[in-house]
Amino acid sequence: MFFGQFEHNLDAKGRLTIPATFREQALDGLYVTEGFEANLVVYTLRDFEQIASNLSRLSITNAESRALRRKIFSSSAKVSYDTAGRILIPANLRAVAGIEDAVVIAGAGDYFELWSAKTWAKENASLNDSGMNSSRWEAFDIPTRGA
Amino acid sequence: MFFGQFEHNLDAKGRLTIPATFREQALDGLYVTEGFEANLVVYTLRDFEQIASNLSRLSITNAESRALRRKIFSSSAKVSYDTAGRILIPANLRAVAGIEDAVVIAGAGDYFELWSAKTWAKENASLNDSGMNSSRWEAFDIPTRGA
DNA sequence: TCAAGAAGTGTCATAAAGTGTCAGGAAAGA
DNA sequence: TCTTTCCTGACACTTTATGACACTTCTTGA
Repeated sequence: MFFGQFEHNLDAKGRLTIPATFREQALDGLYVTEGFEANLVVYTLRDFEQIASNLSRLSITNAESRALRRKIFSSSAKVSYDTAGRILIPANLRAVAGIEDAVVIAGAGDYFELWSAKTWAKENASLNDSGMNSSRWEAFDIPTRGA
Repeated sequence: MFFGQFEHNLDAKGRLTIPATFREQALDGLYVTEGFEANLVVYTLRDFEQIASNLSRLSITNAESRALRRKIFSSSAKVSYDTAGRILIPANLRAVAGIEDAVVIAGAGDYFELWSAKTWAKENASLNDSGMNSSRWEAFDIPTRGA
């Protein structure tokens, strides 16, 4: 499970050091994809390849499913670590998330997210808005123990 | 699997450099075919020959299946790389996809697609239309973990 | 049949992008 | 405090894409 929050810097070539604790949980590499917000979502090989194989089973004769394949596969990249534990984030993905220098790496359980530090600051501000917290999440009803 | 998105330029003779990571997955060449949208679809030899052999089993006494065979086979080309990793896209295929100079090469899992950069930009704009994203794909319900 | 033009292919130089290496300093743990 | 691990920035090196040019093959029409 990916926990915690880190702020790391891209180097001049767009490489990002992945926190050592995250690397240990995904030794063989990662998949980086576009998130639904202005961020990137990073999966382990195992999890993303499961998604990909489900997608590959969609019929290519259906226009909607073609569009979905196109969107997911074209906005994803398989990345591996260099000898210093960094990954190269493809330029097009950096662009969609507005990532230029400071990056927030935020654990999210099975996956983790990458945010430009600026965007993260805004998102975080709304998470902490008093008044929102109490009611916003009620609908999800998350149990603390398995059923 | 073909992942990610690249923008490359045709040279004056209509040749396109295939991204090195894609070439590695299809060392012996490619098949280029017309897509269902205004694009081209590129398969590995292995996959396309599978499709072709399935098509060949369709009855020739049925007019619809004759039409399908005709469409697929006549709008496909087997291409190989030159010494610089480029393929020559046949002029008729370039025409149907409106490909002239800048080309977007988009991974789609088992295959990848070629788009004129202009057409891609339009397609992409509709993919990213706010409001569409959340609901459009719900029906597909792709799980991240096996059941 | 031949010549001329078009189309296709190979080669090279250059610039951009990607990758490896290493040393220094910050941070964390003992 | 000392030791170890981790992140970062700089630099060197390799790979990749592209644009230009030369050469070959094919097509077409005289």
